[in-house]
Amino acid sequence: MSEEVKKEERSLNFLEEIIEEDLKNGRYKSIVTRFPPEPNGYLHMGHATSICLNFGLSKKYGGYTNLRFDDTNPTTEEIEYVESIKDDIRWLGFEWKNEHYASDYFDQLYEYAVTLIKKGLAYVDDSTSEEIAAMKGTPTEPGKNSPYRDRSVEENLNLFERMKSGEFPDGTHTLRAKIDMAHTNMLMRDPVLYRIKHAHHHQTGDKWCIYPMYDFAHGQSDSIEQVTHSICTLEFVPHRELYDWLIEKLEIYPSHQYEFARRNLSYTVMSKRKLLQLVTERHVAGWDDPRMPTISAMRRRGYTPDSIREFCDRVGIAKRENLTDVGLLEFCVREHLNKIALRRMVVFDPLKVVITNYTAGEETVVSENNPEDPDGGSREIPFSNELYIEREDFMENPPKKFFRLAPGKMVRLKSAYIVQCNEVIKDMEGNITELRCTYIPESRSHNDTSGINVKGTLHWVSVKHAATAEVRLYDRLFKVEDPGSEEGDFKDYINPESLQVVKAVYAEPSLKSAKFDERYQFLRKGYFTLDKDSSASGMVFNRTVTLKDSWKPLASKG
RNA sequence: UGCCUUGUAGUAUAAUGGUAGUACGACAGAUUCUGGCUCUGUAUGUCAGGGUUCGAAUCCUUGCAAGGCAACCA
Repeated sequence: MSEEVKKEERSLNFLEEIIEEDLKNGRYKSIVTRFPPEPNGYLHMGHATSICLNFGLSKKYGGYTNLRFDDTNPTTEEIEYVESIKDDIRWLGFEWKNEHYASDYFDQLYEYAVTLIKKGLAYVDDSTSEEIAAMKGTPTEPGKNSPYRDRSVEENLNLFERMKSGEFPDGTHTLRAKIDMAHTNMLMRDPVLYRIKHAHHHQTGDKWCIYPMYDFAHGQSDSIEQVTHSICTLEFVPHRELYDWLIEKLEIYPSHQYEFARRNLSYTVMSKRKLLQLVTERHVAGWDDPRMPTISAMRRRGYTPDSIREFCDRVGIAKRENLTDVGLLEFCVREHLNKIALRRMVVFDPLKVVITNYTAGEETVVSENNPEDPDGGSREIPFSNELYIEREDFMENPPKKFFRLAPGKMVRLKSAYIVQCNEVIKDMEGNITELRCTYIPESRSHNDTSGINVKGTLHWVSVKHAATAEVRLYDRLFKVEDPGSEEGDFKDYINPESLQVVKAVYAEPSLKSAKFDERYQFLRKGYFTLDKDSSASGMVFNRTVTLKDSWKPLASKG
């Protein structure tokens, strides 16, 4: 209820304002958006923003969203990416209305080109790409007309037909729009519409040897699908003039393009080129290496789709350049995981504790699965006189506000007893090897009559019941906020400690039945999920994100 | 030395001529059988100058800064 109110009161972003205005004055009855990935790479956090935006808008305003693959360049695109892209969108929790390919429209697009030629608005140019570039001018100087610019309609029609039929080799001819070589917008200086590529296409096979350029495919595809709001990133702002020009000259359904600023995240890179470099140069293990900002990597790392959607929602959209603090993403991940993760105790760096006055041998204690979830149930944990605690939870000479174990001090062992440290055992080099403690029998959890209050509560596992597992601790991939803007190569700023592997941690036995779709909070350590590298011979857990740590005296965790 | 975008706390985003808000982060405190969660509080902002107006983050103007534009990529 209160959440409803909150949502209604939330102010609109500039696209929502435009849409509400369009709806209000009857320009559209409902809206159609599209998500138009090029199948030449994996989806990343930037795409997630666009997905949440496009699908979110159509959902909010009662329309629908198409998935359309922008597959106009067969030499760089592959079918493999089509499937991964669809998986990622579904995983994020969205469903498209229609699945389209720009290549579905190649016949129609060809007809549009013919229309333009007939109107005297397009011509076949025999210039090489170098010549075209040379004649283009510069942002401050006008370009020059191509010598082929004034061919007759008949000649253009004939040549374009022969381009299509495969008569010419790659690069010998292009179809160009006839606009204005002195235009202040470089994109309006007779942009190339079609080029010859004798290449096999993953959707159309060998049917075509000419392929439309982005500008002659995207807007037209939007129009064919009657997309009302075609939302893209800021770098396409100059393309809008051409987008509108083509729609106007072709006299087709007037889709409109709107641009927002792409989402940049701190401590990572987002460009396909850089991401590819990280993979091919083996700085990461692959596209789904949990340190990558790709959707598949975030999924593997244990991020939930809910948390990514929440992040996109909170961060909002606008038109200015931004570098969003990855801390906000981490906050959203923690916020969701806190609600759903099962609590488990796992000791990473064991220090043995012997409870000298515990004579029962062993017993079972009960602990809640999730204090945030009253219906989460509980589990049983074996307790015995030989335990492991975290080595960093003991200090021989503790500073003032150290709430953990120290000689003579007492702590609560989570869901079990209060213990007091009586003796510190060391080896010949002076390393602490074992702690001798006594427990307070009346302090048993849920039934504590001891009257003793302790400040610290530690996680622990019983030595002889412990299960072992490998744990992979991930941190930010880069040491600096914006690797792309630093001096030199962005790869110089890779965080050498972005992955730390702990080969054997000691886990409470209930984790032996850990499942892949389950999220865990290892008490006081962070959120974890089972990695796909797990096998019968051993479990591997990924740390999704740490717990927030506000302990200052010792901690220097960022 | 052209054209197009954009400038609001550290970050992101509101305020659409009428009290500069919110979230994350930071800091301080309360609570706690997780130094988590939760709760309370504090600090920090309109790029700059000029103009219009009773009143300007908002309108005008001049600067400044950042980003984009010269692929047969998308």
